[in-house]
Amino acid sequence: MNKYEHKQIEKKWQDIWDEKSCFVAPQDYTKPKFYALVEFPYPSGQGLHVGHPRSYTALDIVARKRRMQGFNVLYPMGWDAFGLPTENFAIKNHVHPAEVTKKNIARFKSQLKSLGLSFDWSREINTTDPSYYKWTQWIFLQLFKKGLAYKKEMNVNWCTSCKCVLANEEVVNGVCERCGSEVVHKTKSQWMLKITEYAQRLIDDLDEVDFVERVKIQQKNWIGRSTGAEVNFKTTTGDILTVYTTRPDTLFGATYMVISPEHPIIEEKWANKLNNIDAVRAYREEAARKSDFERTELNKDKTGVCIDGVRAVNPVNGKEIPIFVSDYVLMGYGTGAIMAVPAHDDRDWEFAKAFGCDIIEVVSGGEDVQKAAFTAKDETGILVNSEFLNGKTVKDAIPAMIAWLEENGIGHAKVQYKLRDWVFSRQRYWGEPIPIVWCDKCGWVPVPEDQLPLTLPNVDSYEPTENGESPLAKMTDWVNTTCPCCGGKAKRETDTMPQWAGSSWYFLRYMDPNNNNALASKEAMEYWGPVDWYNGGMEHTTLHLLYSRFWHKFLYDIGVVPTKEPYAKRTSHGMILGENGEKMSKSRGNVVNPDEIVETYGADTMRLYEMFIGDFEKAAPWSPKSIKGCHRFVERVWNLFDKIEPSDAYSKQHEVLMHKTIKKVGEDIENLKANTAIAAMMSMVNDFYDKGINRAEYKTLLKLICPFAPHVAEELWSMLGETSVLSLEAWPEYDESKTQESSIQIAVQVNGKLRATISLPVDCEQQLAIDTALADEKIQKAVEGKNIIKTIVVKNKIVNLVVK
RNA sequence: GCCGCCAUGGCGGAACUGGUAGACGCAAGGGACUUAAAAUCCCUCGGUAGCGAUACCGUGCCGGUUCGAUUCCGGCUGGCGGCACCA
Repeated sequence: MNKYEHKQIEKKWQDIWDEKSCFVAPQDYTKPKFYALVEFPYPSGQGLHVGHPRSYTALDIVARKRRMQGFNVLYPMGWDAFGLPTENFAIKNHVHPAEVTKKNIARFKSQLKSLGLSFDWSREINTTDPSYYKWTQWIFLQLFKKGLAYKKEMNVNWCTSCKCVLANEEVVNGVCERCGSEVVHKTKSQWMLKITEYAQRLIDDLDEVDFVERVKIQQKNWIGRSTGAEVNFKTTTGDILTVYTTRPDTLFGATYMVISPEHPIIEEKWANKLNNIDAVRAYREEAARKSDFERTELNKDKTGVCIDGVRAVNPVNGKEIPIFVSDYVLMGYGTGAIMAVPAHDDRDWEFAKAFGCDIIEVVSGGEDVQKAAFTAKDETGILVNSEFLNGKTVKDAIPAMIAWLEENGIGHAKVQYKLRDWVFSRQRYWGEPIPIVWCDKCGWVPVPEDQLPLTLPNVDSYEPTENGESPLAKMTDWVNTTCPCCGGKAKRETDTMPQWAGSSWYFLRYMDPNNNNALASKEAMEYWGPVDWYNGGMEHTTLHLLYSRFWHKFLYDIGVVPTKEPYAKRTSHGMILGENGEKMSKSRGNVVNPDEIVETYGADTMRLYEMFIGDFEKAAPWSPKSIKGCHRFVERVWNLFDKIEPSDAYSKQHEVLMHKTIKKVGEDIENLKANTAIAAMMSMVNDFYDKGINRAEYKTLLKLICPFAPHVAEELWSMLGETSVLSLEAWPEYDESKTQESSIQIAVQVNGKLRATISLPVDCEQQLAIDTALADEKIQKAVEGKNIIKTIVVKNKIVNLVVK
């Protein structure tokens, strides 16, 4: 028999699959469907990383199995190709970003093809293709028309190196997520999307989908719902200062108030009433000058200024209390003002200690509140010094106080979210143009839908400007236009959309990728939607995954898509780390190039190793040595070919093994446990080396291996004389009643310690189990001279004798 | 600080709803084949004691529940990820 030559075999079968369009999902809407999705990559200049195939192979295995089970399977791939690295490369090397993108895509595509992934390449999409971003722009216009896209002058995160605005989600520890440079605050007019309007539904509908729990938790935490009350405090000037609190029960303990340095009431109402307005303004300017990074770095020591000239009145007891300005109160959350209860809040306590404010205990049950704040919200605390709340638990006092506030018109229950609206503008070239025009007469006017796509014009230079304008602003020919509304002079919006725009709806486009009249046809969306199984990285939980759920819900509301949620199931893979256990990165020098593995061992070995490396959901270090084990397995399957006996039925000795393994492999694939599925197949092959194998057994083995190592499986299948394409053959069936041997080894314990193993018929009577156990020599020795006071028999598992 | 996850041989990792810990693979050691090496095939492989049958110990640490705990509960220690002055 021939030697195993992976290069020839893999090329051969990839060509055959292509020629026969084996993985093209037909527009046959009568068969049961299965839509498997993996996150489409950003085609970077570095090419594929070994991390990419982990996700792709895992769902490829599921897709291949489902295809063999008769499903109409859609497993598509495309390119999320707008983005900064491409633009920066273009600037540096004086090439058009579209050229760079084209080249990178070609490289990625050939790399993906070399892995034998069963993508339907006829549905390939590219977010930078005008026929694609036409619909990204169209969705934006719908958001605009419904008032969910709006322009706002606001304090934004500005990356000093990218020269670009960042969304809150893109700022990590006060630095730019992408380049690590300092992020400062800047006031700019920005397009915003009202994701906050969907906050509650984004939480509630998580109950309807099958997402791994950590994804749900992380999304809920990010949205950050809290319940409490808004309370109005009167001030000595007669103005009302509204606060939000989650602890209305502690209102009797509010001994001062704090407002954010940027609170508008200072300049609007109090500018000429404060004796120390200069000090307040100086403090505000100092706070504004700090970057996010500095502000969080310095968050240990509380700073602030007491307002001189206005005081507030605690509405529950009429006491006058001071008002402070401090940067520990944020303008972007709640009302930008708080009531401070130092006895029961750590931050207020620290501030009170620094500024000598009163600390009054209103919840008993903790230590001395002069020494530390008592913040427990459970039943341990009982209200004191709080008139009508005295004696109540915190849990009961909260609704009681809210009821009292509502009765007296002082306040009301309120739900707050940490989630903020999505900053949607980017001052860069390589993104979707925002299809809006500014007209001095008509304001912001949408580009008429029949004029979409609004294509990106060619510019001479992609450099962002120092003043923070998009490179498009320099294109006066393009910028100057006429108002679609009144026909007068108008200017185009020059900001572009963020990278997250194109990926927020791409899964819909795969359903019907060439449609020029809609983002996808109704029939296609009704058949294919929702995505049955979506796998991707945890790093996208609060970005892409949340954004795309938001867009989908919006599209559902306007009747474009038929389901509330885009993805029925979401799983998440762990990262592949370098050999040293650290994250793979160029700077650490531990990056593994998948091409080398494919070259040396072949795609089948690569695929097996990516799956065998460990628990799919956990991070795992790359190990070049372990790859050999997977390669040996492939060769052992290959060499087994010479040992095949001619028989068309499973041999008696292997019958249970066959049925058991079919069951195990099938279940493991569905549970993303390809690692143990491979282990089971390795065991099976070991057994065949021991005891021989026949044709029927070999055929089943090849079918089981096919989703994991499809090329070698196809080649061996054809070597058997079969003329069909194995990838389209039927998945093997098993018989539950034949998955167990008729007799079984069970453990016999004495006082919970293993003392012997005995062989018993499956599901045998308890008494027989006990008798057999007692008849065992070792057991007799172990219980000799002792009284058996109890026997525990667990069917097919153990017999435990309790002796004294 | 808050939320979530994790801790098992020399290594990656198995172990169903509490029931024979260490499947499968890597590395290592031994053997066969070979002039030799590679490859392949076979055997051993948690620790201690013993020639051996076997005994005792062993799933980060301390304690609990149970006939029985890697698995459940309480308290620690260490690591990873997310959020972070969110009122």
